[in-house]
Amino acid sequence: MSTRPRARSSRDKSPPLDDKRLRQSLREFKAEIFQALAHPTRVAIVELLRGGELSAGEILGRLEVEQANASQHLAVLRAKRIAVSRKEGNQVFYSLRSPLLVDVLDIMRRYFEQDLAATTAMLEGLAQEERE
Amino acid sequence: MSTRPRARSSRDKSPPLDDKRLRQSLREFKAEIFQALAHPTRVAIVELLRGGELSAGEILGRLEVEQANASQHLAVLRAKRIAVSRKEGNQVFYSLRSPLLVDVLDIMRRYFEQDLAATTAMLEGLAQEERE
DNA sequence: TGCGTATATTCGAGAGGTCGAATATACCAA
DNA sequence: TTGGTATATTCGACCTCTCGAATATACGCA
Repeated sequence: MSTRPRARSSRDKSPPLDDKRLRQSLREFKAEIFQALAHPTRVAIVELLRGGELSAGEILGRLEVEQANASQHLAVLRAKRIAVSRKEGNQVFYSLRSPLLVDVLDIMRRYFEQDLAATTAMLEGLAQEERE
Repeated sequence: MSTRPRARSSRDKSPPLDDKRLRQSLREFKAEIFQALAHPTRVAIVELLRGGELSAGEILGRLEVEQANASQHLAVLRAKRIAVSRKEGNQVFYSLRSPLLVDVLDIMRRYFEQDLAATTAMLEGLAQEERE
């Protein structure tokens, strides 16, 4: 029934798939996903896509960035397989590959709201920058 | 009852706290948290802390990195207020400020497991690097 | 006081991310 | 074809991150 990795043949020098390595791969995977989300524009794109598929043009229309820049950010999300693209005629439609990341964003919003101190500090920081 | 922001005084030129700006602040906040988690060592630290408070030394003992490096990563988590520190005598104890981020990590694990294709591709990639 | 242990900070080099400008590619329509 | 629209890629400047080495700080104890 189980598909867990079998013992490796003994000619592999340093066992590549023991528990330790697997946990490390998982951490690297998580870090990569976090990194892919670590930009406000990419967060915005994922939020736009939670409502369903959108064309690159529609996404671009709702972001206040250059076309090339939006395309670069879309490329990052594609590379990490957070979003997938589908071509239709002249256009490219993007959608999220998994609803799980939307859950993550929702948790992040709760996290944001939960920490009133951080929130006010941040907003005051923003207001301050504004004044300078 | 409500504590939602009052209208700003009219001498603020560009209204800093309208809906649009608030949503943007939220996206920036999310991106900052993601960025803070966007390194395998910091993911590892957060995972270590899910079991409860640990001293910097204990954390260092379980990570295979230099002392200075671990301390730098702890500083990142502190700066973004993901972890908080408490001094006791000679030592500094770290703990997570909110259990929500642990939920995020759990979702990420499911996300990882869910995508078998990505997983095997990644592990094969790892195995390949190993052979080279 | 001075020493040892625990932890943090600073520094500089290298790697990697971000941006807009320019350019390339792909598709459709005339 | 030619031209237009939609999207992606490349380039180079700039900025940020990450690391280890060295150093600094803080505390407890003799």
